[in-house]
Amino acid sequence: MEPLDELELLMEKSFGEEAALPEELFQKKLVASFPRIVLSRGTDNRYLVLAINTVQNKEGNCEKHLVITASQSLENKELCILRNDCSEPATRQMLIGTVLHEVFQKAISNSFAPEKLRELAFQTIQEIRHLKEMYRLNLNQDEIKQEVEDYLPAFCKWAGDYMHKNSSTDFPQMQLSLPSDNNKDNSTCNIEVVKSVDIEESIWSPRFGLKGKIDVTVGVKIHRGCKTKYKIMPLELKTGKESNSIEHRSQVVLYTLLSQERRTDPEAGLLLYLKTGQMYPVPANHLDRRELLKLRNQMAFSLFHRISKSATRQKTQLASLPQIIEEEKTCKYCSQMGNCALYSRAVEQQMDGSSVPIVMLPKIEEETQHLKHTHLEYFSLWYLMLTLESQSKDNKKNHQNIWLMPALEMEKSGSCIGNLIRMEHVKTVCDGQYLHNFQHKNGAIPVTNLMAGDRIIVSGEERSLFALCRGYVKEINMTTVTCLLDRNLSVLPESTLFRLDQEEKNCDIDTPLGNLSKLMENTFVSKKLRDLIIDFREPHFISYLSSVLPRDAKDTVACILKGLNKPQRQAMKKVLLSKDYTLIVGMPGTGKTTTICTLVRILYACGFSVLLTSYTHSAVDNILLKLAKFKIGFLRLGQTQKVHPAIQKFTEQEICKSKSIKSLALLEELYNSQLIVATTCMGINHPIFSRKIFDFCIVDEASQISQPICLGPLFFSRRFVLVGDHQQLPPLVLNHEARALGMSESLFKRLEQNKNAVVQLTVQYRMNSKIMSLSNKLTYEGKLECGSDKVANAVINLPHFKDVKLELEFYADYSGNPWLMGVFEPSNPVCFLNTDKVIKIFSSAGCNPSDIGIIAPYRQQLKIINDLLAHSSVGMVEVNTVDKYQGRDKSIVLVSFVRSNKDGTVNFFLNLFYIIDLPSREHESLCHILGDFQRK
DNA sequence: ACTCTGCGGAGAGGA
Repeated sequence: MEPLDELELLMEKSFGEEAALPEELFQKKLVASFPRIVLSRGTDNRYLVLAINTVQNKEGNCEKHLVITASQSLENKELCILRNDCSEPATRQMLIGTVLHEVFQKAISNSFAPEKLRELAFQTIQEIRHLKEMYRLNLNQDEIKQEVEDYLPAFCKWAGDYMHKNSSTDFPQMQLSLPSDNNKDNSTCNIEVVKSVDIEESIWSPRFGLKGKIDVTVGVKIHRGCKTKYKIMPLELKTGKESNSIEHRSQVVLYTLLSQERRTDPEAGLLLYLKTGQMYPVPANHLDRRELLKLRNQMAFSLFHRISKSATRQKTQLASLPQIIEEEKTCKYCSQMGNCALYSRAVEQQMDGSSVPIVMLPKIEEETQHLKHTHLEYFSLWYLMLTLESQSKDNKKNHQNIWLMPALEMEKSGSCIGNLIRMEHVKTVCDGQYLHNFQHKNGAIPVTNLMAGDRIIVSGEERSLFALCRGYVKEINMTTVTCLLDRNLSVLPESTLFRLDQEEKNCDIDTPLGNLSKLMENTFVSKKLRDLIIDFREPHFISYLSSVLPRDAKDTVACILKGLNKPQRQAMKKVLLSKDYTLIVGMPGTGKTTTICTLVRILYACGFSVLLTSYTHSAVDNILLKLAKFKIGFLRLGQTQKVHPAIQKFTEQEICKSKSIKSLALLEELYNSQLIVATTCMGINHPIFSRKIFDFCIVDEASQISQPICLGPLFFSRRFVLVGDHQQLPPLVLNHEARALGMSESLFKRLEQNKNAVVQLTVQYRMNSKIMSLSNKLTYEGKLECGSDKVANAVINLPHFKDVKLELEFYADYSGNPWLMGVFEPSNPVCFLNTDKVIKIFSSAGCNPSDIGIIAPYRQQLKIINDLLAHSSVGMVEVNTVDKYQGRDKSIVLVSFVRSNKDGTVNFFLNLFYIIDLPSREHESLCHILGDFQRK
């Protein structure tokens, strides 16, 4: 309990309205609901809650503010603040459930002895992924430990009851008749759990259209009279209330269907409640299975028909979700209530002939009353575009092939390798990561597209071993494929033949939809973003730097500013003065990365916390590589696989390993000690973001990110800076209709119409004046300028230029190829030409091969060029697609074009190609150039 | 058709 202080008084306005209901009404309500209730303060305190308000505190966490009173007259109001009320979707019980599952699973293949159980429990709660969840939920490690330990005696009891006994009648009696038994009179039997066959068995069943993971697969003996039946069946663990409910039992029935992919029908499963050690048998009757599959099919049908085409106007629109159920109670506790109401209001209620149960209307209205019409429209438009786009991606997939096509046939497409045998031992990297080596049955591994880092699905060649596990390729050479898999396959016979299939790209619709949903929430942060982004509220700026710059940071900041050019300095100032957002237009070669790095240094010097994000890992790391030189500590989050080697030591994984972090306190210390946190804009599901709020969020490559993705990191900061260049390619959108509806408009572009939020970086250091003039005239309205005379006049340095020139003149090469002369003439920076032999000549003229870059539009073409180079004398020339070059510099860049089809046309994609200067994705500029070129 | 980047996941409980 706290008295109303200044800050809270500020909030009083908002809850004042709710509390302003006539006092008598409250009095009546009070009397009606609690006729003889005594309100009192002190030890036996009993208060009446007059109003509840959810607010966001300074740390960005949710607090519930209750206006309460202990006086019958309701006069003396007090404020009660409920803190650490963590978000519902991830709860304490879920975490405890996960931990207990793991402990039990370890115990069943180890031992249920009390001391062993305690050891396993202790180990498990020290694992970093569980510590991270505890951090997310703001829990106390000791409390969790205690709560886990409270379950252990029941574990022991269960093992004592069901495992290892002398005679079959010592096992507990149960009522279970299997569908195949056919005798209903004797359902009594004794159940013995013989062994654990598998843990977390992962099964995909195309036949039933289901997939799932089975907690424990157990070998069970069913003793009935003198007969004994052996069955391998699913055992489902539950840590919550011992409900033996229809939901729990249905889950087990579904597992009996999954099991049929691997072995004969178990006909039944087991349901074990770990709180008590009580176990229930669940027979899988045909009719139950049939009903469950019917439900599955209904669900699948509506997921498949998320979009409909209206017959009259030929317009695509979102379809209705299955009818809302008319049960307020069920909805009350549903985690999807908000989304459900939002979709109903924004989409379904806008359609002709839509019907919403009348009882649910007030609830839907209440959930969405904070949203304006513009917000609902933004939501439904983006929901439609995202759905269209994800369906386009879905159509490109042909995942059926992986179970319908034999590996030998699939290999032709290059996305599969079959006939593999597991070699030697499996190395356990950590829980859930196992290193496997595979070799081909006949020696060499066939030609394949599979590369290190690719996600894969591992199956046995036999159909019954389909989709055993997943993981990714760690290394691949002529003879061996090394993979990191989520399950240990050494339980299977050595002779098992495996196949690896490239996993279809997971077209992520969840992250953007989640962000979109969050944007519609009734919170302070979301409201602000809605104002700025949807309603185009003008961004505000403060007037004087003195109010943001701490006195003791002034010198440092001034010193850093000295190294910048004019537009860069303006950018720094603008950001510091911003209360909402700033957009930095980074034209090609203007030192975007340096500018961002400097910005971070300044913010750091001022003591601001910064969230640094970008679209790609490489762009994030490019900034961090520069930042590391200035001794600024940072924390790099995200997939370690993709993190730059020099940045690895700053990743959470590495730090946790080197500091051997095994307690929540140490983890909290790590998270709290870092002012700068860096990750991709997709990597925002990290626990740190549910507890921290940053002063600034910087998003690099912002003109390439679609709005709902770019939104993600913005929720975790007070203001944001988008860095990009809308003249470069917009976000990639495959679906034509989605593009036509505006899906390729980035947040950067949308907000750019607020001119006062924009600063342009115009001084460039990459191109000499001739190269620059191309993009300057065609795209940048002459705004670009060279950073110095040195930049303006820079030409390629070829120390052996004269020798090569002589050589060319001497041999027939030159007379046969007169154009070659022009190519390596340093004063000739831009040429269109045939590119045979060029690299060799540049190389022999003294150009370092690593200063040469080759770009080609097609992957296969890159492969061929790479192979040719590998067999030639010139090494270390980098060959890549445009996108991979990511705004880096090379002294010489060769672009290889190709056209190899019968009608000799250049396709749409190739029409968008660019040459000279190589910031990422400047295809559009090329379009201008080529157009211009052809006209001339 | 081709080009592209990000993502652990199915299930942990609740009523």
